[in-house]
Amino acid sequence: MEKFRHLGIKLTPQRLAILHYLEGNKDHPSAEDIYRVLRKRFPTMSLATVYNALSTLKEKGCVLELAVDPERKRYDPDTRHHDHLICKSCRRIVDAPDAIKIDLPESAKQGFTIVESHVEYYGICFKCKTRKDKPTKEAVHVRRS
Amino acid sequence: MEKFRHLGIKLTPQRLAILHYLEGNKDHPSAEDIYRVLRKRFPTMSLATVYNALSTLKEKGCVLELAVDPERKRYDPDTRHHDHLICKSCRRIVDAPDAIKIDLPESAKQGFTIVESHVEYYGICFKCKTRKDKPTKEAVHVRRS
DNA sequence: CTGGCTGCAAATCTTTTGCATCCTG
DNA sequence: CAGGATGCAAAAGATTTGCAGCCAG
Repeated sequence: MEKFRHLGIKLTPQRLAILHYLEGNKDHPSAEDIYRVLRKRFPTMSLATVYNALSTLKEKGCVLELAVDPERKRYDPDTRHHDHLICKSCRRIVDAPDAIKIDLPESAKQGFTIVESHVEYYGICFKCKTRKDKPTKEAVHVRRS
Repeated sequence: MEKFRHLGIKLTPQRLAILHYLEGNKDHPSAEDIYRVLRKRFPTMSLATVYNALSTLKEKGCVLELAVDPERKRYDPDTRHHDHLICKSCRRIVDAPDAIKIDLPESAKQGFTIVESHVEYYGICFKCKTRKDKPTKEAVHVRRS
């Protein structure tokens, strides 16, 4: 709690809950993911508050908004520079260490001043490899009624 | 036209228009972008058709769906492996050549079998640098009425 | 105390889907 | 001629916004 005192924003119970949930979280959750979990403990919390809080926390530099999942925004509490491994089958996203400092030859920069870079490694995760009958993302949505 | 014959899909005027619009296009347009342009020439074309066609073309490997803009899907007709430069100010996305073959040390792969990788270089483009009063993305939406 | 939050509902935006009709192969 | 594609409208998701009341600083 102390460590957030300097942010210059009000530390409401909802925001603290979100910060605590994200702290050390390696799942790159979406707003909905966070909401689903926190609602159990804060039954009155609204999804809009989660979105608003994440937006503020992003502005304050407390979380990163990842453009890694085309379907929804994902949030990452680890604001240090690092890369990501993305499973093409189950869409799981795990952290990867910062690879070699890659830089583009000047001729390829086309006038850009590059500030940072991010590498996405696409592949198949261990779990999906061992399941021969590729359950994948689709399986998640299959609901036997 | 001949070169699409092998796709195993019906080549309707709408699909051909999309394919031709994308051919050599370096703007990484969204479905809406494509729709806005093509509607002029095909006033009856519907946005749903653009989405459906893009989805089919993606499955056939004719276009890539980029997860580079958190707000919307972007499409890239260049299916060869390449990276992207993204302007943090105006959100422009331009192609970057495939940098060094980056691979992760085995220990960092966490059981993943990596199939491909994609580098996003974030920075400020030439246009945004020269405009000192950073017009940026916002400026696009400013409409003098 | 007071302005910045919250919760709720409604609005907005992006993308998908159902269905009748159409037209490519 | 038949099945896949289109157009339209409506649905489904994701995210934002307006507003009245609340509470952290």
